[in-house]
Amino acid sequence: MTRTLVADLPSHLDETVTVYGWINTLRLQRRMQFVLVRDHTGLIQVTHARGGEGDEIEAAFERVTAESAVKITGKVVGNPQVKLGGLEIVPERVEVVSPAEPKLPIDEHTGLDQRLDWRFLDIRRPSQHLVFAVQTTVEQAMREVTAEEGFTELHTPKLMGTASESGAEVFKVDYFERTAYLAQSPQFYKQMAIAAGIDKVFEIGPVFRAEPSFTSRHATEFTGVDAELAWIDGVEDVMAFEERLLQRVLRRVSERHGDAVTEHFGARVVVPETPFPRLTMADALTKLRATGWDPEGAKDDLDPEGERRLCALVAEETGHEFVFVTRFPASVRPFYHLRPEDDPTVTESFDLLWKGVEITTGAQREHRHERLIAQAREKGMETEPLAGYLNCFRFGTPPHGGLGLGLGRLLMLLLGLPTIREVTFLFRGPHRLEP
RNA sequence: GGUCCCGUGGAGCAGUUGGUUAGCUCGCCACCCUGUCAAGGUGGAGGUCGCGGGUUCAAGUCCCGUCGGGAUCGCCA
Repeated sequence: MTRTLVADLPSHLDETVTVYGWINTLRLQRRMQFVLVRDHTGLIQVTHARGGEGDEIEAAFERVTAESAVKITGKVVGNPQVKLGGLEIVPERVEVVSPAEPKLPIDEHTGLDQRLDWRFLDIRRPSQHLVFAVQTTVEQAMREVTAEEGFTELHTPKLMGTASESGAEVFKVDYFERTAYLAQSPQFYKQMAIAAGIDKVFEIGPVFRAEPSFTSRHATEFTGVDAELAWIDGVEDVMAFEERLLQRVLRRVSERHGDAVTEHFGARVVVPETPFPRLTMADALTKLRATGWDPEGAKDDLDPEGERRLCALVAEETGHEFVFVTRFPASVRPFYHLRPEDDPTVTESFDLLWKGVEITTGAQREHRHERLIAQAREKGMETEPLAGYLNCFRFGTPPHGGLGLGLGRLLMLLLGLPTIREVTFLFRGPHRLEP
């Protein structure tokens, strides 16, 4: 028995096919039974004239419930009366593969918290399914670009022997007779790949943050997109790579899903021009303060309101939704960010903001062993736990830089959704570990 | 972790200032129904008002605690 997708039915007019899917809607009338069946590619009406006693199809449709899994064999018939594509299937055989219980726990009005409890049902809905189709295209486009540009895709360890770089909270795991930690980023390992002579490295993988952050843009487990490039001339090379990456991603999403994204989410997929605008942190702060923004105390960093305002300003002035903020002060950046000779109080670093949200952090890295140690000590860090990382820099490490981008944030902003939970298959937060 | 908001049939919401049998829409069940297509019509079932305690003659409503959800800040991809 060969399966035919609903989207392919127009090519099978007057043929007998078998569709596999779920019962979407039942309209059982005295003489006719109308049944809508949905697969992941669309919806089709199945129309059966009742045959009375002994009619097994009639009986099957009387018993079946919404969301039951079915296989239906029948003839594809053109019928202008049918508002759904002018096609219907006249059934010859109906098999209820797996019935659904009559009372569904969610419907189209259900709130997000309960939808997440029943996420496998929630994602059957076309709009939810679209999220992961878009995500697939995003990752495919990233792999196009990285493949073209000579990257090697690695999968770095997620079990670590020490807590990693930034001191952000880590999850501890029992590891035989010792304690391991779930990786907060692949930062150290991708730099080890650079030291290994892998010229450009790239990973899409999970990271874990034991942060009690109850916001719409945080999760305790999320997917990071990380890249590291060797032999760069400066941090500009990293930003330029990210521009190429994101331009391609948005182009591919626009081509394959632009209309559907607008239909389901009301969002427009805009392919950006490059280069994206750049502002140093100092310039960004000056611009923001001119608008009246001034969070409590003198800050060297942007708060979320500052990020939103800066994006709005830049969009107004340049038409760009993206903006790089560069040269963050050393005080707010990790010890391994390179400090320029001309001004060692700042770093050769950047954040990329999109639609008011930080989606990427990146930098050129300090590649000289002595300076790394000095910068770590200056920040009050013990170097002994970092030995495995620092050893990479003792044997001719080239200049390099990289970035970390949050896939969930990208998707959330791309689709215009209010929370990262909407774009995560199975969300993990401080209070959610199920399903 | 801070601040604020919310929790009422399966879902989404009403339920001024405490007071009759807690209401509506959708869903569910039953019956009806000339091709329905957000189908329609008639009838029915279903709610410890998150949980615990308090005030009061009387609490869904007021007070305290607690659990859960959301917004936002802290934090950050």
